[in-house]
Amino acid sequence: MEHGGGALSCTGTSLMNKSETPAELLVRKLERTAELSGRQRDALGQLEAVRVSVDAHTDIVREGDRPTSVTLLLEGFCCRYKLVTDGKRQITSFHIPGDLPDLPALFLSVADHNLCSLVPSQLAMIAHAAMLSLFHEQPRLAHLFWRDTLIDAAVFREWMVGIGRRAAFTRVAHLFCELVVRMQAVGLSSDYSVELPLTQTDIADALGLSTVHVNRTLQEIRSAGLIKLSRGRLVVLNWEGLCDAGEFEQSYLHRQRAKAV
Amino acid sequence: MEHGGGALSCTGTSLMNKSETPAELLVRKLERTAELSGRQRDALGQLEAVRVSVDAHTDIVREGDRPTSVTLLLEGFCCRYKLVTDGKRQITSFHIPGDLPDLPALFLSVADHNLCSLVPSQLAMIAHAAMLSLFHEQPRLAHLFWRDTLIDAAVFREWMVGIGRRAAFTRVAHLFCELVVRMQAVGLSSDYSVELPLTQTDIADALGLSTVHVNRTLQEIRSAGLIKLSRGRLVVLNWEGLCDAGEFEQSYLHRQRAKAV
DNA sequence: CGCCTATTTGATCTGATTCAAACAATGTGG
DNA sequence: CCACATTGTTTGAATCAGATCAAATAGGCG
Repeated sequence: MEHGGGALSCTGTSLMNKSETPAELLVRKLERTAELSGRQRDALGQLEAVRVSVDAHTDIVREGDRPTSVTLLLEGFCCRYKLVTDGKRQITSFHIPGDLPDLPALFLSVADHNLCSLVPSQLAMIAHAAMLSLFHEQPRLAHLFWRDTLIDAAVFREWMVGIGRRAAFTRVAHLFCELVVRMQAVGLSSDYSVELPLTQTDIADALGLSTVHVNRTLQEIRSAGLIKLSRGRLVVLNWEGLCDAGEFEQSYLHRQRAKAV
Repeated sequence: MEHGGGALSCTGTSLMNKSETPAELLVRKLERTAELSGRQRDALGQLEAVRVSVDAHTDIVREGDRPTSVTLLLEGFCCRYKLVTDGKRQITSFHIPGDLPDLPALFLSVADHNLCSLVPSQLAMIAHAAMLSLFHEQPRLAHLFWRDTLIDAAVFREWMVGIGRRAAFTRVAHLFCELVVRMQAVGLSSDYSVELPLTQTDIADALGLSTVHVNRTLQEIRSAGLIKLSRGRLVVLNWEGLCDAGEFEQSYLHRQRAKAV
């Protein structure tokens, strides 16, 4: 599926100033939750990154791979997923610009899941060696990236709760809440409207549902007056209502400031 | 539920030599996946830990808490869980001796889930400050603990796949495989028999099933000749068969040696 | 226009839940 | 040491949320 090239760039507030380097993006990202010293900023600034463009629906990392660099998503939308023997797919996370979806591979050499673009995306590849020497120089930065992977895990836990214990309606609403909050945090939406390049099958595979049931559930959510969703754009009509419906409590996203360490 | 006091200590191979300190346990744990230098061992050896005993079914950390120390499970069995508005529970992980179930709180100040003992357990509490200064002294140790939290996350992903995309029978079999492998790794089972202090309700809440259905599924697994399970003891009668039934591929546990960093 | 992919609708089926009650095991206090 | 309370397991029956199968419709693109 093509979602009208450059889907994410037409939200008005684009994440990246076109002149910004990947390193600058990382600085900006980390500074959302922690103060950086000048030294730390400098060290980040010296990170070398290779820019890569990928088409939509392209595997960036495959299960079994041994990546040698970390992927920073600059622009676009990705997901991680696993396949089950009978061909079923479970999406374990969605990723938006500023995310480092395969940071875990820095310490877990063999990837245990796939990483794939959902729309044409811009990546920055940073060599593992460069990351490790950055951490060597500035151990505190390691802690900030570590924190990032911990938030990742917190999101996994929350998804598990949804898949295991919440009804379809709630699950879908919850997912939308999460994505809106995360996208707002990186400036991909000021109002409650986001570019969301997900097919109903993607949503189904993320929430452990069938496509047909997602379709019906979306109709319910729409007719409850909570959202509009069409052609890759999600508009939340009633934020409070959607949060209630989704039992959405954003504390698990740990958006508050990190402890000073 | 009491499962006959000291359930885990009667497996013959107990994890802890009674004389072993928590720090020594950590050394042993980390050395399963990485080489430690003498300095690193020393630094770990100087960690101060407070031993704590807790009864069965006691919350050790609650959602919303701001723990100031990290819990090392010395003996016993714990789980992390979240509650949903209507009272449903989702268990997100089980923990065995050697695990540090609330290590994430070191960088995520507010706990987003509960940690609770399933049997009477022995804990060692290590102050966050002590962990941080350990990492300051020996940054490489931070990477090893980081790796540990990444494996945690890998397990979450695998559970998500199970809950979202596998049938009940497969899910239960998979859980048993995982627990057996993990317990073997820490010496809590040499054969394919483990002390497993889980009620059917616990299993249900971990797998996103109802207790009744778990009961029926267990009967199926038993009558397929794969396991025996009663009074807190799981005996695998056909390991190959159980792995097949559970579609269990242990790569996600990342038991292979860490990259030298 | 025609192809391909996504969405939608309808009909049917089923794995799993829920409710309710009996049964078994373990622990407790008199 | 037994009676009772508590907690966990098992069984049966009814129901349902969500899956599956199949086919029609709608959008976007070359």
